[in-house]
Amino acid sequence: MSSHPTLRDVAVAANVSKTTVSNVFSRPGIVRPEVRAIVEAVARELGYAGPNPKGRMLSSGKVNVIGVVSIGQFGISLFFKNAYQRDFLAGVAEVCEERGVGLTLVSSRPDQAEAGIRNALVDGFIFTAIEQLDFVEAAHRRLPFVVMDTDRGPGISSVRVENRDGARQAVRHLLALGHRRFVIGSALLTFRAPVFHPPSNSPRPLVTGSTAWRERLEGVAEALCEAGISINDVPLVEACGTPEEEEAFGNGAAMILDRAPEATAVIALTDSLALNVIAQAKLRGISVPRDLSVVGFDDIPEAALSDPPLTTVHQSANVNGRTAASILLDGGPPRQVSLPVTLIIRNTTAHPRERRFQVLLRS
Amino acid sequence: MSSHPTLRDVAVAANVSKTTVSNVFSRPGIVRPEVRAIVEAVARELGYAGPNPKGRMLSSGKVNVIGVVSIGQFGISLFFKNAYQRDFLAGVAEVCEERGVGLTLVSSRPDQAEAGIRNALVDGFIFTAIEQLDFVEAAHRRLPFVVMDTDRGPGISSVRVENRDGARQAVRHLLALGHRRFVIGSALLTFRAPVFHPPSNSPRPLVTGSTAWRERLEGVAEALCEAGISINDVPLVEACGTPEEEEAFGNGAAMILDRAPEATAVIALTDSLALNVIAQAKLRGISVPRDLSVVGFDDIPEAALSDPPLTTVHQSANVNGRTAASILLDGGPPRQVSLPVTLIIRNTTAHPRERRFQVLLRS
DNA sequence: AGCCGTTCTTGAACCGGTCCCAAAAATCGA
DNA sequence: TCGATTTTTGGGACCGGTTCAAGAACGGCT
Repeated sequence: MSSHPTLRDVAVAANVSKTTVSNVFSRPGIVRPEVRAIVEAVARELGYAGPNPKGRMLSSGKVNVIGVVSIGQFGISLFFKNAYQRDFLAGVAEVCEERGVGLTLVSSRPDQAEAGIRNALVDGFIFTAIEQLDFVEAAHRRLPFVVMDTDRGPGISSVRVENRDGARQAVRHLLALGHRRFVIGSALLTFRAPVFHPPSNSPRPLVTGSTAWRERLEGVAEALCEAGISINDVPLVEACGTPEEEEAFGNGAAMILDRAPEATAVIALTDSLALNVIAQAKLRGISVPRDLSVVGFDDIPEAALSDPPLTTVHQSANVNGRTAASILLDGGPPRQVSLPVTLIIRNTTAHPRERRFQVLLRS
Repeated sequence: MSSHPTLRDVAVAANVSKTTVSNVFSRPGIVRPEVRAIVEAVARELGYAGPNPKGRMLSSGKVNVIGVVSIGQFGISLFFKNAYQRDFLAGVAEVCEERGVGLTLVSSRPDQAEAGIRNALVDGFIFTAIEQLDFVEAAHRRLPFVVMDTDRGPGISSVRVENRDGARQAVRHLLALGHRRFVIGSALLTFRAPVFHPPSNSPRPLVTGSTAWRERLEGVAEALCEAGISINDVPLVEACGTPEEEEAFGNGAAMILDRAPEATAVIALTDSLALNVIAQAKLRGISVPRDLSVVGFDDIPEAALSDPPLTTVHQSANVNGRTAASILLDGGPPRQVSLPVTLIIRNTTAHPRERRFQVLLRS
C-alpha cells in the first residue's frame, strides 16, 4: 500500500473495476465524467501515477523502443568518439524522437553482446559496425532488425551506400587530373599497427576490413582498370584512422608517405586517414595539393574544415541513420536500401606536378 | 505455434512443467542433466530463444535500463551537437556498459517529455539540461533519479560542479594579471538573439539562464567584489554559444566586442562563447591575449586546440556522467555530489596592455 | 520392509496492465 | 409505462515469465 499502488488498488479504493480505472487513464472519453472524477481523485490520493509501462508493455507486446547495437572492442564509446557513428546515431535518434519512440544503446562489448541482445527490451535492432559476430541472436528472437553497411540479401533489411561508385568517382577524378602513380590507404577494424602491402602479382590479403572497405577497394580497382592500371600494382597501407590510434599503434599516414614516395596521389578510404595524411604531409613540408593530391571518403564534418579543405566522397551518416530507423519503425517487409554518394571536389586534389622528389631530396 | 513459442509451449512439448523449463534456462544447475538435455533439445527444435525479457522484467520488476532525459527545444540532438552533453552521455554510457545495463535516451521535446518519462521502461533517470519542466513525473513514478547541475536539496540526488569556485578562480586570475575593465558573456538556454545588459545600479534581469550560469555569475560577482568592483557595473551580454546559433540568431561574440570596447578581459561563462569571441577578435585584428584576455568555462576539447589555447575552468563532462550513473546504479540513499573544478591557465590571458583603443581607432 | 532425508519437479499465485464480451444501467421512442 | 437501444461497467482471460511451498521419486539406513 505504502509501496507503489497498482491499478487494482485504485479500483478497490474507488469501488469500481480494474477495467474502469484502466479506461480512465487510457480512454478517458468513454468513462462517465462523475466516475472519472472519483477515480482520478482516488488515484491522486493514493499517489497512483497512471498505468505502469511495464504492465502495459506486457499485454500490448510493444515496448516502443528500438536498440542500436555495435559490437566490437570499441564498445559503446564508439558512438561518441567516432564522428561517423555519432552522426549516424544522431540520425537514428532524430527519427525516434519524431515518432515518440525510445532509443537504447545496447551494451556492445563482444563478451556481453549476445546477452545484451538477448535481454534487450526493444521492438527491433539496428546493427552498425558489426563484422564478425552477427545478428543471429536478433533473428532468433524474431525481432525485426536492420543491418548497416552490408547487403545480406533479400529477407534482411539493410542500409548501405554506393561505396563502389563513390570510390570509382574519386579515382576517376584523380585520373582525369593526370595522376598515374597512387598509394591506397585502407582502414583497419581493430587496434593494431599499420600494415604495408607492396605491389604484388596477386590480390593482397587484407588484415581486417569491413564490407564497406572491400567495396571501396573494388571501386578503386575498377576505376584504375579503366586506365589500364592493376590495383595489385598499387602499394596499399592498412591503418587506423584517428590520431590517438596512430599514436598508440603506429602512424599509418607516415607509412603511406614513407613507403610510397613516388605516388602523386593518395586514395584514402576514410576521411580520418586522409586528414592524417594531410597533417603528416604538412609536417614534412609536402604541399597538398601541389606536391601530393589526397582524396578521402565519408565527408565527415572536419573534412570541410581542414586546411586545405578535403576532396572527398560525401555520404551522410545522419541520413543513413534516419533511413535505417525509418525502415525499422515503418514495419513493412525487409528492404535493402543503397544510398547514392557524390564526390565533393575541394582543394586537396590538383594536377600532378612531379615535384615531390624535389621536396624529398631537399629534406 | 509458428509464431513465437513461449516457455509454456516448450514445457508442454517437453512434457515438463513451466518451472522446469524456466530453471533450465535460468538455473541450469538444479535440473537433472537428462531432463535438461531433453528440454534444451525441444526448445531448439521449437526455435525457442530463451526467456523473453518482457516476461522476466515483469516479474522481477527490474528492466536493467536507465534513462537519460534532457528536456528542451534542442531535443535529443543536444546529445550529439553539444560537446559537453556528448561527453557527459559518453560517461554515462561507459558506466552502463561496465555494469551491463542498458541506456535509453528519452524523447525529450517539451511536448512529449512528460509522456516520454511516464512511459519509459527504465529503472531510473538522469536529468540533464533541464530547467523549467521538472522531474516531478519521475518522482511521481517513484523511480530513483539524479538531477544534474543543480542541488535540489537533500532527498534528491544531484551531481554538479563547483561553478562558483571555478568562476571565482577565473576572475581572480584576471584580477591578478591586472585587469579591471571586464565584460561578461553569459549564455542563453533558448535560441534567440543575444541581449546586451549595460551597467546598471541594480541586478539585471537575465533572459534565460540555468542554475549553473547563475552560480558562475555569483562566483564572478564575489571575485570582482574582492577587488572592489560591483558586477552591476560590468557590461553583460547573453548569447548562444555555437557558431550555428550565432549565425541564425545574431552574433553575441560580436556584440561583446562592439558594446564593451573598453574592456580588457572577457569573462565568458562557456567555452563555446569564449572561442567565438576569440574568432571574432581575430577577424577584427584584435590580438588575444595581447590586446584582450579571454577566459572560458568547461574546458571542452576544442579549448585546448584553439589558437591560442584557451584559459578556462576545467570540468569533466565525462566524469560528471560517470558520477551520475554510478549514483543511480549504486542504489543507496540520495546523495548530493559537487565536483571540484580547476582553472587551466593556457594562453588567452595576459597582462592588460591598454592597446585596444589604438586598434579600434586604427580600424 | 519400513522410515527418513535428499533431490527434482510441479501447480498455483503473482507481476500490472489491456481487452473482449456480457451484464447492468441509463436513455429514448411509442 | 414498457420494451428497445445505447452507454457504461464488471468479470475474467491473457501477456511470458519467476518463485515458493508442497508433492513425488529415489536411495540409504536400521
